Amino acid sequence: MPVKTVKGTRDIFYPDIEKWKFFEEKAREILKTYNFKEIITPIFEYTEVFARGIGEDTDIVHKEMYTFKDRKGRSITLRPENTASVVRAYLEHKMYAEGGIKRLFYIGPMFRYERPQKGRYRQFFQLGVEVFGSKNPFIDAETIELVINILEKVGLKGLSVNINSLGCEKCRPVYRENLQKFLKGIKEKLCEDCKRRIDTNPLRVLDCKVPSCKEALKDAPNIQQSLCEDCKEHQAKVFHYLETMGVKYEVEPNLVRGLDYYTRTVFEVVSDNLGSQNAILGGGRYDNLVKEFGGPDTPAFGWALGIDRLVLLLEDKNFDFANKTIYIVPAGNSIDYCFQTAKILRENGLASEVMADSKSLKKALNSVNKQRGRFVLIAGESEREKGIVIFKDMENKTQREIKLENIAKELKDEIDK
RNA sequence: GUGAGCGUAGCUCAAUCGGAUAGAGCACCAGACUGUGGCUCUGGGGGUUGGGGGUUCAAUUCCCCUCGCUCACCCCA
Repeated sequence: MPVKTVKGTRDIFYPDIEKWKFFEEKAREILKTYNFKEIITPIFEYTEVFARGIGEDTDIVHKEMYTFKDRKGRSITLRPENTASVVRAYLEHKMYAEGGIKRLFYIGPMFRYERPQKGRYRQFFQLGVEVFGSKNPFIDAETIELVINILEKVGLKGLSVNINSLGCEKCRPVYRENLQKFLKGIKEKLCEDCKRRIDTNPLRVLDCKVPSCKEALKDAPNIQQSLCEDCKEHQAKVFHYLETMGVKYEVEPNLVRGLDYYTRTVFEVVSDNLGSQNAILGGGRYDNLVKEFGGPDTPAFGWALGIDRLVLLLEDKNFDFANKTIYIVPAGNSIDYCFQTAKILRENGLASEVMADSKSLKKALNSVNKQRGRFVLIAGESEREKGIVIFKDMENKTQREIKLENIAKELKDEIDK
């Protein structure tokens, strides 16, 4: 094999692409009903956008980015996520100047240099939303309800919503310090990674999966009990709205996200059927990021969903992609007549394929069978002379003649039946 | 970055203790069947056994290196 896909990347095509499109169309439809507008940002940005946006000390920035120099020596990075880009765009185009709440969504490929495994690729696709300009807890709840709605509409089950609060710039530093103090006390019981994290990112220790660490953390200070009054009230309202919206959730005090910009609400949706890469989507509130980018103080909320993982869950669903293509079969020297027929169908929005290479009627029908085709038009020499085609329904094993001028109307009726 | 398992035809898999021209099913092509499908029968094409090196009279089989895939750690969507 002389050339092949780069490690961690893959081609997505029929029939898998059908699930992909199904999800995308459904999601777009629903997003529209919540008044979200699409934004397409560049696949690559100056490295600084991600370094500042995601946080210099995160694993993503530290060791997972595709970074390279362009021909003028500028440092460029393939986007590892899209929130930083959208924030950059929000500021670059001064969207805040319009006032009100801005609701944006994006869909497209992201890139991270990681060892591939089930549900994890180096090029993967995300659908995400960002809401700018409101610190109202209703936004947290409604934006979570939006994605739960999407998941339900595409028929996913067996998912759970975990939620937590990371506090704000007032109460988080206090908690962080208390946690650090606690961690130093049990340092000897922690794994090597966690020992390092005590200084770099103590909250991440809470999320460690090493059993001995979990055990040692049993009596760790709980962030839920360290929240300030404002954060407590915010969270209580988020919970209240979620309940009135009918969204079920679990409070998970150890839920910490891997990106530095989150404040207050963080959440994720996990599946039991994805192996170890079980997070299908995650997100939360980031009230300080826009300001840190040098913009006006603008609260925001967002989430990102892994489409590759979602499609993996769609695998077992029974998709009924009926083949509605009309296969037009020549007989004798009648390819011109076939094309003439196809043209009429296509002008009327019907899909058709001229079986130009078939060497006999028998082979053509055989070939249609293999493609799971149902509708056939035989447009041979004798049909041309009579100005008709023979319509054949392979499933019902019936056939009849149709005048050429009536085919669009009659076939539409047949297909809609 | 770390660990484990696996790489044989387009796909799923065989090949005895290291032994002869690497097989089968499905798929594909052709014929039986020259304007009416799924079946059946007959025949056919298709392989650098992932790549490289080593041991051996002999390697798909054993050893080393390398590449790839898969899963897990890590991280995250």
